[in-house]
Amino acid sequence: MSNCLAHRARLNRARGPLFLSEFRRNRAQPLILWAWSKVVRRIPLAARCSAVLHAHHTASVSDRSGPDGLGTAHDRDLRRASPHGLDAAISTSLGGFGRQARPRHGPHPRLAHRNAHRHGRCDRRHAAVTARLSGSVTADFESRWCSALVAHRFDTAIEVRDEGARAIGDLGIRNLRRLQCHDRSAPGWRVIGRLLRPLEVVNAGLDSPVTVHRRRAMADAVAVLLVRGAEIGRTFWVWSTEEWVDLLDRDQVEFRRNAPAWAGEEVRSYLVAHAYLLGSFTGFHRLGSFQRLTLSWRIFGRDRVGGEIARLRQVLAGWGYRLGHGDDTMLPVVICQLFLLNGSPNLEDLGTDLFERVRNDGLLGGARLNALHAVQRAVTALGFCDLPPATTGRGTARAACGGQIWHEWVERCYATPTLTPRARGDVRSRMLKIGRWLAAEHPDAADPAAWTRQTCAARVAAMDRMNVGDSVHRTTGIEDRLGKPLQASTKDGHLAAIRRFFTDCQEWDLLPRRFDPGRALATPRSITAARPEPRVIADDIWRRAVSLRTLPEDRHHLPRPDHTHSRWTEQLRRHNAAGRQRNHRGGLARPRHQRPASPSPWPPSTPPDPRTAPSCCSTTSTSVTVV
DNA sequence: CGACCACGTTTCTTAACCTT
DNA sequence: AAGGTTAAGAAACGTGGTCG
Repeated sequence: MSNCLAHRARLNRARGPLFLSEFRRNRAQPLILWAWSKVVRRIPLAARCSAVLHAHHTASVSDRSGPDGLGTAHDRDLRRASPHGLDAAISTSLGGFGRQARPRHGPHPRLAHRNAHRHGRCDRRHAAVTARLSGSVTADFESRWCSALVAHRFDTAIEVRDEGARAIGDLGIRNLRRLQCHDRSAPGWRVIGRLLRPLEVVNAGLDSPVTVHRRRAMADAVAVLLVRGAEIGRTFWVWSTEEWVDLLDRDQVEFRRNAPAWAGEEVRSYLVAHAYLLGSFTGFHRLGSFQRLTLSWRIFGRDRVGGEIARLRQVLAGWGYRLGHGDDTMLPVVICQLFLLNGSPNLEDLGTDLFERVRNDGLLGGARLNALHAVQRAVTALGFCDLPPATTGRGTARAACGGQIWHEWVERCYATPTLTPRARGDVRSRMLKIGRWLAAEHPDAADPAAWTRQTCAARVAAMDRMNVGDSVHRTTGIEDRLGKPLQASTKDGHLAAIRRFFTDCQEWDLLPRRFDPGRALATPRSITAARPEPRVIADDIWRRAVSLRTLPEDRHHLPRPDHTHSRWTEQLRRHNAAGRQRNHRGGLARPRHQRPASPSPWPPSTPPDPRTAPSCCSTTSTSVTVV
């Protein structure tokens, strides 16, 4: 470090950045970003590693020849698209075409699309490209998964040349399948060697213990890909998603119907692995039912996948999720889909954007979306992404308040458990509605601490003019009543909530006692005059209600229940008897003076005469005032 | 080598129940 | 009422054995 500082002092003694340029054009000036990129590239060179940047290392600027003699980067085909799109023709195998490289992307390089190199130095269709990347894999990545393809050079030319197609035809199916009696010395093998090698590397890299059946399935998968390449004239490096789906089909049955007769259904799963590793294919949701867990095992390794699933299960099991149990089968489906889409079997790489993409693009459906929710929660708990949205779009958001101050007071009151949760919720709901109304109509009263008796009077009077739908959080279920005056009971309920709120806050000394909430916020007579609101009650309902409230000594005044009500009234009778016993045991027997002084003849044994009944009575049913 | 079959596992769909 | 969780059963899939 001292040598570094001494060297800097020789260049420029002025204060500023530590590293300065030694180039003659801007000698002793701070290094610019472009120059820094060259410095970074010197590091692997100095370490005798491959000059090719690891695919994770996004180029900060476009490579070009320059005065430092570094020249153009080893091969532009290997670079991911830069953040600025300078290398837009280059892409990643797993991040999708045209997407910027992310740390979670696998380090496997490939051509971005068929038009890659359209600005190239020459026609590259026939050129052998790419380079080995093994030396670029740092120690950081050694414990992480990377494609087996990374350690090899491949000719990724787009076109299947005429001689290649001819060789595939000459070899014939029997040779291409490499059955026991195939001709290993046939000249066609040398011609299609560039196509065969990556397929062989993929097969060799799969974590799938070789058995007779598997070996045959893998060999047949290679044959299918070679034949298909010859048919369409382009190599698997550049097949589109549609072309892969066309090959893999929507499900096993359709594959069996469309694939060559000699290719068994077991071949399909190996073709998916090739599609993923060679063709950037991630349209798994278009392949119908297939075993994502098996595919993930083969590609990422059984131990690695199993370890990550177990890690996630541990979190979920701690929360009591069924998904956390070892016998659950939903979690592997979801997590393997995420690993495959992400190009990484590491939970650390699961970002919030991936979960959003899966939801938005419908990459998982049905109950798997619910498991996705749980997985995202668990990954969040592990510290790798953000929490999932509170709902997936169907739920009702928690009500909010118009003003921050009012909202804080309401939540503070709600958090103090002097009422049952249901009652506190009711008060909260009404107070939030009042808060929205105050914020819109009376912002001067948005702070409860500033309320006086005069404020109370003004607000109570104004509240009398509220209509249905005013300041509500949602209008579901009240569409047909919007704009109509609130019922008196509703207004009274709102005022009761405010009374309760100020009473509690004053009792807890949270607010100064400037007024008596019971008096200042009393429901005005203009509202109480509208109550009680008579309601028409059918005879049988009325009879049940009275039965519940009637003491044994009053029972002879009740009309004799008919047989249709016998069971019902008997249950009520038992209920009343049990309640009385409880009250007697607890010393809570109803005082005698609270009972009716004289047995009321109500209800009448005969329906009232409509002509003499009160005006509020229905002409068809008995009407009473419920208090 | 090809075909068939059996079996265990995985995936998908549906619905009930629970929570907000 | 909308949305999340769980369970169950059917269907699909993957694997391996066997036989001609």
